[in-house]
Amino acid sequence: MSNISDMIEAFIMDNLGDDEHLDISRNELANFFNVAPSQINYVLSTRFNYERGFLTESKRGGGGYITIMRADEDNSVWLHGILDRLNRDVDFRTACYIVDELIEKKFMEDCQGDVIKSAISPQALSNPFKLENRLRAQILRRIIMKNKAKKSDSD
Amino acid sequence: MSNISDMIEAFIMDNLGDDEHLDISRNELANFFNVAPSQINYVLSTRFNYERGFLTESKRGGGGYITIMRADEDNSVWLHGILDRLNRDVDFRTACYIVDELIEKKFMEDCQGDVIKSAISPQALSNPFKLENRLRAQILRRIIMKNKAKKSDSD
DNA sequence: GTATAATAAAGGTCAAAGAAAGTCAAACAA
DNA sequence: TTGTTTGACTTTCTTTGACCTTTATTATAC
Repeated sequence: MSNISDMIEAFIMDNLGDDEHLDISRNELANFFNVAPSQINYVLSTRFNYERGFLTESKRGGGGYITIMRADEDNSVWLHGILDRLNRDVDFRTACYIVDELIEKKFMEDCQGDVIKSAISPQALSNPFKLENRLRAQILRRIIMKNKAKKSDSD
Repeated sequence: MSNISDMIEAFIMDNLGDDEHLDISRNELANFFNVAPSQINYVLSTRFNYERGFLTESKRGGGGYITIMRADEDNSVWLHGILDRLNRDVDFRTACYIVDELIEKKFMEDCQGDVIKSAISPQALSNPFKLENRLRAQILRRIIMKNKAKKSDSD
């Protein structure tokens, strides 16, 4: 426990308690621990990332904030496998299989699968920098993490 | 947390209630919240704009006023307006307003809106080429067109 | 009395300043 | 070498203020 990042992590965990999410002010927290504000980002990205079961959201400007959310506790092997695949690029066909699997396993509704397929279609993701497969993986991963967080919310 | 613009927004929403429109005096309101009058304009343009389903009208000079109205337009015109908006880049906040409006107007389900918001979040669309707003608009467009096609299919 | 000019009372616009959070790379420590 | 810490610079959203335009009322001229 000698480094400050660990202390900040502990502090956040403590304040989170059993809650699903926690709002913090980056500057206040940095001030409290007497560190550069960007260190808070460092802690968030190394400790409160999706691999560790967390998601974050934020707003800049006056009245800005950072929200830290729990994404998951029950890490089913199956879902873990899918998320793992989504760390790499994914083409449209493979992505559709994944979506179908998510529906079949009751992870999401039919109607949700439809909009997702639209969202990750080659047409939706066309861009001049050959980023299509990368973006598709990112989008799917985000959708899954969010959906997971919401599911455990209503449990 | 909590900035004044959000408080003013809440105040206006509160006073609007279920009504179709509300008349306010810019100066009075600014005075009440102890802010520059132009901040009222800021709140109106960021919170009570077309994407959020509002229209405003005003008159200057003695006895001037601002009217805030709920915009209930004919569906085709309305959807056309949204698609038009999606020909340009769209930031996340605006996109969320659009999705909320699509849900409110029964164009799609709640649960669909959730996955869409995940799909178009800054996190999902982060990329090294500053394409975020462009991609977001593309994705939303695609989803709407598809959904529309499906709806008119079953009519 | 009517026409016109001046004044006051609104609201509008825009840009600068301020207040957050984000990024990235260099320095540092284990 | 890997993980931490810091700081300079960037982006986004909010707040403020100076200046502009429109409308209503009041004063003045004829």
